[in-house]
This record gives sequence, structure tokens and C-alpha cells, in this order.
Amino acid sequence: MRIENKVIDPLSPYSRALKKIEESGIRPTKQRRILAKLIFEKGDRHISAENLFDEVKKEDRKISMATIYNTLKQFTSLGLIREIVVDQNKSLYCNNNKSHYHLYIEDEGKIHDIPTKNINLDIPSIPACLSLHNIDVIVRVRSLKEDQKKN
Amino acid sequence: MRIENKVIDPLSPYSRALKKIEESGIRPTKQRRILAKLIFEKGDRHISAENLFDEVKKEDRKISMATIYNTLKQFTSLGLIREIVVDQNKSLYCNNNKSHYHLYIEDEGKIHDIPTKNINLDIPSIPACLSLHNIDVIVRVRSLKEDQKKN
DNA sequence: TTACATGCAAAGCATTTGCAGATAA
DNA sequence: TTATCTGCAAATGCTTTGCATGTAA
Repeated sequence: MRIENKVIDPLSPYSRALKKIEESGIRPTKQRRILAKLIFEKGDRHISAENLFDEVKKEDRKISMATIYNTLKQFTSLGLIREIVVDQNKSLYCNNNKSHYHLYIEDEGKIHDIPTKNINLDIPSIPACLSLHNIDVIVRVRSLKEDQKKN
Repeated sequence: MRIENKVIDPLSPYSRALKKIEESGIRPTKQRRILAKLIFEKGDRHISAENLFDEVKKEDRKISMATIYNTLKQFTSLGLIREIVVDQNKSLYCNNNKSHYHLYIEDEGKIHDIPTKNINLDIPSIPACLSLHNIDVIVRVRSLKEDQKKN
């Protein structure tokens, strides 16, 4: 699961995404290009469907929610983005396809990346009938203030 | 799945749960007792609200969904059970309050425990302003058959 | 030309809430 | 008695779907 790029990739994350879209056979439509641009041209971050909807609106354009959800799913299955489930009514996608884990600040709803190299994880071997898809590590924390309120 | 208790606890998980309910100040009502019994008297397992609803019905009783959801939340905040979010519309609760991680078979929707001792996890120290709540490790796998279908 | 994509509105579904009636202490 | 709890039904909020219209190749 550890990805270590030794080869230098000349493409920006956005160009790489577009390339992968074209290669995969799905059409690089206007909506998909707009969304890819928003997703991949702002550095590593975590995005929700609603975020994207709002960001499109800010540019005086409009893409329907249905299309945004469809696109997020397509991009996920192309491996361009990764879905993170932090709680049941919050689906976030991260545009960082490097292997990494997450720090989730529960009372703030904020999520941060933890580089894989900062966590040492040894998992036992998986039975032959199963193929590894992903390992999610979510370190759940609370800001101290919030924690004191509860106790 | 091996349980190695060094300290012998005279209480069953169910009795321990009841005790904690009483101590916490919430009333050990009929519904809460029925649910505690179902949750804690069947060995380690992962339960959904719907599972519980059905199990209550099988005993020719009835507890409303609202009460089941409320109770699961209360039990969670008492630390009796632990919520695991595997995907956005599937909330599972595990009745095993020992520290452990999860193996999730995505195409089957099944979840299994991985004892903590089988995973070596070193996380970096957490900033002083944050308090650690939990670490979720979900190893997501697919049964090989399903994986082959997709490729 | 035509297969694929989009967008709207409606549907779906797990979960939550408001509130009247019930119940534990 | 009275604070708390339960259960119903309605509301919520995210996500998905059906289908008519639009668009890329």
C-alpha cells in the first residue's frame, strides 16, 4: 500500500486527471473538466459534493448536484480521488492519491492528512481469497476545550 | 477471536452493561434492558439498528426505531459499544469494547475484528490542544471473485 | 447520428426530532 | 408526583434515480 514515486511526473495533477479520464473512455465533458480543475488545482484537500457545488456557483456557473455526485463516483472508481467516510452523513473525497492516513477533529468536522511515513502499520497477511483494496486509518481527536465541556 | 483475560471479571458483559447504565444515572427501562441483553449476550459481534429491531420482533416484542437509535447513541456515549462507520449509510456498532481494528469485506458488507496485537501502529504524538478519542483502522478488502468481475 | 452525459424533480433511505402519552423512582 | 423515557409520525439531509433533453465524437 505504500506508494513511493521514484519517477518524476511532468504532468500537473489536473493534467494527469484529464489524461486518465480520456484514457478510461469516459467523455471529458465540460462539467467533468470544470470539476477536475476545481478538484486538482488547489493543492491537497478534502472536498464534499456540496463544497464543489458552491465553488462552481462562485464562478458563475452551474452544475447540478446529480452530476457532481455522479462525477465524484466516477473519479473515485478511476482512482483519481479517494472517498473517506468520517461519519454517516459526511462523505469527503481527498484529491491526494498518495497513500496517507487521516486525522479527524470530531468537534470541528475538520480532517487533515497524516503522511503514511508517520505511521508504522503492520497488518497480518490477508487470506488468499481476499484482495486488499484500501487501509483506512482515522485518528479521531477532539479539541481539548470541547472535551472538557463533556466531562 | 481469542480472549485472554488476566483479571477474572465475575460479571457477564450484560451485567456489566446494566451496572454501568445504573451508575450513569439513566434509567434501566424495559427497552434498555431488552436491548442490552440482545447486544451483550451473544458474544462479540457487529450490530445495526435494523438488526436489533428485527431481533426484538423475533421475540414477539416491539421497540420503536426511534428508541433503538436513541439507545445505541446512549450506549455509545457510555462507552458500552463503539460505532463503526464503514460507509455513509451503514452504521454498525460493536459490542466488543476491547481495543481492536476491523476487516471489512466490501462486496459482502461483512465486518470482522482484528485484535490490536495483530497490528503494529505507531502514530506521531498529537498536539497538546487535542485529545485522542479513538483510532479507527479499517482494512478494506474484496472477495477475489468480485474483484475479478470488476477488472 | 447515436451513444453517452446532464439536469431536474422526485424518490429513497437511514437517522433525527417534536410532542403526547407512558413509566420509573 | 415528576422528571425522564418511549413511540409515533413527520421532518431532515444526503444521495440516487427516472427520464427528457443536450452534447461529444
